[in-house]
Amino acid sequence: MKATHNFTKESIQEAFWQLYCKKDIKKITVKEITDRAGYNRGTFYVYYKDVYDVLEQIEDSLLPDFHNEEKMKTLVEEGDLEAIIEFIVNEFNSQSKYLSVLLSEKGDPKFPNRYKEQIKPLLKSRMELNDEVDPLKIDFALEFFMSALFGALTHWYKLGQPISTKEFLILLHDLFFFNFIG
Amino acid sequence: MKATHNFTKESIQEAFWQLYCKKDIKKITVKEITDRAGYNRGTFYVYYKDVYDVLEQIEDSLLPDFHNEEKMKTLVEEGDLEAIIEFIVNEFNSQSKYLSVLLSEKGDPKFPNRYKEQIKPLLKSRMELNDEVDPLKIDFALEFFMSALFGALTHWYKLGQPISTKEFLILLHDLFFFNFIG
DNA sequence: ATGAGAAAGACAACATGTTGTTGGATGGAG
DNA sequence: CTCCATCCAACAACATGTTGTCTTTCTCAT
Repeated sequence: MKATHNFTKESIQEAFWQLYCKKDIKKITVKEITDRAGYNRGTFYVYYKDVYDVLEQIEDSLLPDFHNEEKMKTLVEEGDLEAIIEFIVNEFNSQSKYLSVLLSEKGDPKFPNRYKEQIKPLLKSRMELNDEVDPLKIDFALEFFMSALFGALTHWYKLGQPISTKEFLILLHDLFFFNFIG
Repeated sequence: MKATHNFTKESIQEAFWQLYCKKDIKKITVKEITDRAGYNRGTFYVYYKDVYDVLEQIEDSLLPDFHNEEKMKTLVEEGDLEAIIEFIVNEFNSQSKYLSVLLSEKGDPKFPNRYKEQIKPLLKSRMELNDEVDPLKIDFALEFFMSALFGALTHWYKLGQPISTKEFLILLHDLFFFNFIG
């Protein structure tokens, strides 16, 4: 047919996503995807390496691109932890079409880790400024708190966001600055 | 040949594990496994559903079985958070053959989550005793701190345990009870 | 004890499905 | 007209999951 490069690729991506919402990625075949998208199976390989590559490229597009995101840059430099967390939560909310699935039970547990790794170096450079602390401990602290943040964030999505963003941010504040367990 | 039930199954599991240590599970075939184990490909299906089933069964055997573990039960009832954490860390250390791979970069990101989910209900029942707190908040707090714990634990393994268990436990204590970031 | 029948272990062979790659057809932009 | 990107049909190679069969081991009634 006619169809520009991007249109075909996007059709394939959309067909993949429909399937991914319904079934385990391990059981999704190239044929299934292209049948649904209305293209020949061979066409798939023009745009993607394999089935997993589609998911990876979707995830890539969801990861924050800090080189272009001025907001995040200045946030990190000025350095208000609360504000940084709020920014991340808002980033998530703006992409909930994909994230509500990716973060669900049957989603991709690698994704939150990838996101985390993207953010860690930024926060790290900030923490290393007011130094005196063992760099190894900084790494552990970063991992500790980022895991906590993304754990809560993922949990929030898993439950279908039973509280508002504002309430969730307050909850996060309580968790970061006051120890419930004791 | 002869060979008892368990011997064959264990051979297949061992062959799988050798491959899993070296390559992505997506690229491991049944034939590869049984060639290495010295059995017919069909024999694989007597014991396992597919390649992923082998990993799942290995992971199952690594998860704590609290019905049989008296220690953990009493720990949770008596309820010293430090002691509980120490117990979990020791459980991990006693299975490092598998965990050092499962928790590595190329391991299975689902595994820490499964472990977490196994432990959460125990801690939850304990937290619900001294009540007054919103049950939803308890869930989030649990998820928050368990994610933090497993994040740090995983990080420790990823770095090849650059500090001793004792040092690591002290570090965890600092992280749980004193906020580094501020 | 022992021999018949049941169960378990392993395998070869098969039909079917999936993959990744070629080489060629089509059609629109320049 | 002729590139060039896009798309497809066909193929070889490989993977999957199932079946039927053969041999060995178990068991239990006599």
